[in-house]
Amino acid sequence: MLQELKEAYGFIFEDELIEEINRVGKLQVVGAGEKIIEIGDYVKMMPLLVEGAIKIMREDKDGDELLLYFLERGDTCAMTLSCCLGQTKSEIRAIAERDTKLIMIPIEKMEEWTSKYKSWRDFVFESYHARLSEMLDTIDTIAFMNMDQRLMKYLQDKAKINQSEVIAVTHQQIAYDLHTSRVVISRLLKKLELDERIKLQRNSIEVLEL
Amino acid sequence: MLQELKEAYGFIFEDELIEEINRVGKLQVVGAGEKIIEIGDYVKMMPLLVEGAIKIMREDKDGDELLLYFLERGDTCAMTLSCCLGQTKSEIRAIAERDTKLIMIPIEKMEEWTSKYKSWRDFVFESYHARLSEMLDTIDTIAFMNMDQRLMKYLQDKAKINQSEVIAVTHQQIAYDLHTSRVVISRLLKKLELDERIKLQRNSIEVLEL
DNA sequence: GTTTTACAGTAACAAGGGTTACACAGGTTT
DNA sequence: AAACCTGTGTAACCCTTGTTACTGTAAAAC
Repeated sequence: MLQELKEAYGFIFEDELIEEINRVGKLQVVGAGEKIIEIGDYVKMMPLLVEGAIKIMREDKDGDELLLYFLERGDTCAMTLSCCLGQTKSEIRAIAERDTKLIMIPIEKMEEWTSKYKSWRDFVFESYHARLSEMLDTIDTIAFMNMDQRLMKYLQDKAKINQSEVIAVTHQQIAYDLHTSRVVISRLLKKLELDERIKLQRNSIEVLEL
Repeated sequence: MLQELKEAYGFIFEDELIEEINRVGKLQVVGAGEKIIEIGDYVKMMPLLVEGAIKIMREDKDGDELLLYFLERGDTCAMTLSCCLGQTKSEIRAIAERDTKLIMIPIEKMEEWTSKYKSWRDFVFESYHARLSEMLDTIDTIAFMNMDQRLMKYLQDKAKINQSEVIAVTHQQIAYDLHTSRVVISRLLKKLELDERIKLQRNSIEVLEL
């Protein structure tokens, strides 16, 4: 675990903090597609992402869903962070986008490290900053872009996070992530294929434009 | 200034911190409608809102605008906070919704107080938490609600923040805030009036349902 | 091999909301 | 009073997106 920790966080945290994380953190391995946090959960551990990728989803009372953003190695979930500190329920759902390794930190350490390590404070603030930026980006996307642009952006983001220009996904899954219907997605995908920006296969899409 | 500070923040910060804020902070009075922060500004001071209300707007490259949320007494702008720490440009615009008093804190104090005062740390984290929640709320609104629902929510929020069920606003201004066109707003307002949920006058709207 | 099931393509139609154009009403300026 | 400006009401039209329905097809289950 120590090795992975150093790779993902070594250039941020001082050795002393890395060792402390190594001591108190619990490694958790999650398979692609598995749920990590559900809406309404009380969060008692703070996750540090050391490998893989996670997608963060929003859902309202009627069950309508929307993808908010992806997290990568070196990221943490600011929402969770927020929940830990505020002792409130999670407002989002986290799902492993691919096989993922997390280090879970008990929240008691949060307060301790925040006063003890400047690098930890900076990391927490930086995380909040990054997440606010992602949220702004999400808002821009749904407020200012049409569905065809959103779809293309989605495919590109997903290709990037999975480090492959071929992404394994059905039209229905895309529809859930973008909060629209399967028919709409199929229609727009076909148009993107005609424009030679993607190639369609059953259960997968090749993104030609990254 | 000390009196106002205590009223707005006395129950959060210890006396020592209040006094320090009083010493280093600069009081700034802003009239309704005046701009406080513009997109692209480098932010060198962090504002604490002691009186009034501020609206936070997002704008993309094409000049399309969208209201994100309002801030009230006791709030601070987490975006600004974020900018201060990251030394990046502002991604939002802040405009006084009504006459407003701010106390501006030089950013050097941020780092100092963060390690020195637990109440300050908690305040900063709590601010981030509150702003993330507002952003989620904004996303819910634009992703899951129709324009008529968004409009009614807007009118209610605006009535609340201005502490009056009669709000002074033109249809065009509403259209800018909700990122739609004046005609659409006029159409929907008329429908809301027929449903007896609001009353329309020239340059103002009375909200009957709060 | 046949039957199911999940996925994808497509047409036809409905609804929401954006656009253009024009009329009119209240104030303000001259 | 006449001219002007700003804000509002409304019709007609169009585009994007959502909905329903039906077809075909690949893969999996039987």
